[in-house]
Amino acid sequence: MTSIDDVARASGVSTATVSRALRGLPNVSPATREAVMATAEQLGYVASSSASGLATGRTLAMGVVVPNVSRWFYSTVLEGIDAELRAVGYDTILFNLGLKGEDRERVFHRSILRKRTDAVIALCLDFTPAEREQLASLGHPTIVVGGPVPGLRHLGIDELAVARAATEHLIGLGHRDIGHLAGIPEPGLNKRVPQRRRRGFEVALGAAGIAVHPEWIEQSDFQISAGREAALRLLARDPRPTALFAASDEMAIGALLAARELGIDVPGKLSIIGIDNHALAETFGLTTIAQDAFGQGRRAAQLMLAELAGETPRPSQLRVATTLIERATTASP
Amino acid sequence: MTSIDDVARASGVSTATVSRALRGLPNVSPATREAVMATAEQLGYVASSSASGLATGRTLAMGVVVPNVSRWFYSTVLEGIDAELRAVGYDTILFNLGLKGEDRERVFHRSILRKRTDAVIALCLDFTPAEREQLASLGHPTIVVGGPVPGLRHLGIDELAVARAATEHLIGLGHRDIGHLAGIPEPGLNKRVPQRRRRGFEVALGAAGIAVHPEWIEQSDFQISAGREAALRLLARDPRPTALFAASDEMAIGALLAARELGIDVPGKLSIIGIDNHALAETFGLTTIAQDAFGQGRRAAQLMLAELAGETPRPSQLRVATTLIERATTASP
DNA sequence: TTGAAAGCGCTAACAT
DNA sequence: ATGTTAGCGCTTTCAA
Repeated sequence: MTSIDDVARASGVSTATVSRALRGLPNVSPATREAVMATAEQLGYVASSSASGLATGRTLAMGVVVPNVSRWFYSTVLEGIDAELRAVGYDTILFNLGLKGEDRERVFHRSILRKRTDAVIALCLDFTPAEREQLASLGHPTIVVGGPVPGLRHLGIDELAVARAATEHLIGLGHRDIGHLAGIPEPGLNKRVPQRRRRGFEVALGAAGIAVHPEWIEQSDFQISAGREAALRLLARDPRPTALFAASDEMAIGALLAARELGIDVPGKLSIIGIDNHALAETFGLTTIAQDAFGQGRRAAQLMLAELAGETPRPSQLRVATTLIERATTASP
Repeated sequence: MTSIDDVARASGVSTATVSRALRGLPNVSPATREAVMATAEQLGYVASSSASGLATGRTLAMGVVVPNVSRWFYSTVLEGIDAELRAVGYDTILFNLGLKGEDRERVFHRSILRKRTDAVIALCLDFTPAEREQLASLGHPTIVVGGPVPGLRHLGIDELAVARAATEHLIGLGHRDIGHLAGIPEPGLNKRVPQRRRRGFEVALGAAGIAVHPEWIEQSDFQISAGREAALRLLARDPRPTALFAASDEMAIGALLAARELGIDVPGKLSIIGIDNHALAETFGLTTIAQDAFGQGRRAAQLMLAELAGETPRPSQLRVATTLIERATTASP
């Protein structure tokens, strides 16, 4: 493993000069810099991250804590984060908690988050008070993406407003019999997201003077399969609603599948709207309220980077914009 | 930031003893160990990974290079890897290349893979000769999961045999008019996977004395949307096949959607089989050849860990098992 | 069983 | 513009 000394010796300068030259610091003559870079290249030298990390106190790595990596929102945010970090030479260290949360203890119990990362981005998780405190006391920048957590900085959409806008789109179309495919609190995941989306639904109905029919609300997790099953239950009711607001696009797609199976024409007999603009939304012609998950990842990474660069922390609750995308699953009743 | 010295001082022993006690090394009296552990816990001490990395030459981190993290196979393998690593205290450092591969240069050009990880797992990527050489010369254990790469160690299914088995399932059911939704070579991704799956299809037909109809083969990427479009094109032909072998479950699901849109009964008028046992396969009642992506991730991680522990490297091509899962999308013509 | 001390490879003052 | 040198926090001989 070639070290900085090898490069210094080979190019006839001191290690300090090599260090300066390679990192693009000032006070190195162009000729020297070029020579050093050439020998470094030739020797295949790369600085040891352990050594420079020890010397500088910086690891050039960001911890990203995710509940899992197979759902659209999480994987997309993760890609946004990684893209941003990669561009500035930062590494992404993944902490995949797993939905069951067996490893949470290991991750949080003052273990790995510490000393290996310069900052931490957490996705849409539910934290115990102890975990929250540990995150806060980490001493380095932290942000949560996707679901507000009291006491921690946060970046995400306005869950309640988005749910309300989706419901109002349906109401605007003339629907008054509206059902809701609600999210269910999942262990380890932020419970506020399903709660607020449901609340937004209820608020929209209330504001329009429409009564909430509890029998037209079904709960499931945010995925296609569960959404389909919930919709199957809901649509079996008589009477059934003329429109459905699903708490996520995946659930909406599940509802679409259920409607097809039951021979219910969409949007003829049933309108469906979701939230996300999932990768499959376009394929299914789904009307939805789009949120930019990739952009949220980038944005969160940028914020952390800026803080690490010495910028003073910005306001603690950042709201990102959403847009209604009308496609083919909503129409007047 | 509490250091080992703080712990040593607080517990009245030397740093060496603290180090030994905390890492579970022998030659520490039970009483001392307990005392050290208690003060460490109380002080919230965690060893700096930079410092121990520098001292030992081990980073306790594994590099995982993925083309992206939003497709089922990749995200699932990644979760398997992370689960295994987490259990032994290793960290996962993610290198998300992005399909467009803009960042490949940065990752590979003797940069970050080096000195930050003890081993590297790469997923199903296509490497340039230069990249391959860099991986091989990294000096630490390396393995590729998901698509064989000449000159690198590999773990995965037997692509050709699996495709053949899927096709033979269709033939066994009595089909002779069989089409294929083939994968397309995607930039940066291993081209052998779509190629071999197509070859397996052709071999199976050949062995059964059935002619290949080129007009019944359509190409697309491995995803649902593209699979649906390819199936739409293919099923528009007259005559059309009575069965379809899709190179992936996502494509098969796309075909299922296409068939529904065209009013073609599955499996009455059209049988469909895929490969993977994707999370959605069950929801769609899809017959498929299952591969255990999570298990492959675990396995790959285990192999790397074993080698790091000094075990001699195992044979270089590891095949993992697959199983046919008959569900509701295949039947006799 | 425990401690002293020499590094691991790099960075950052401080000199020159 | 370049060199010298003292750490960064830990592990690991080697002694005791």
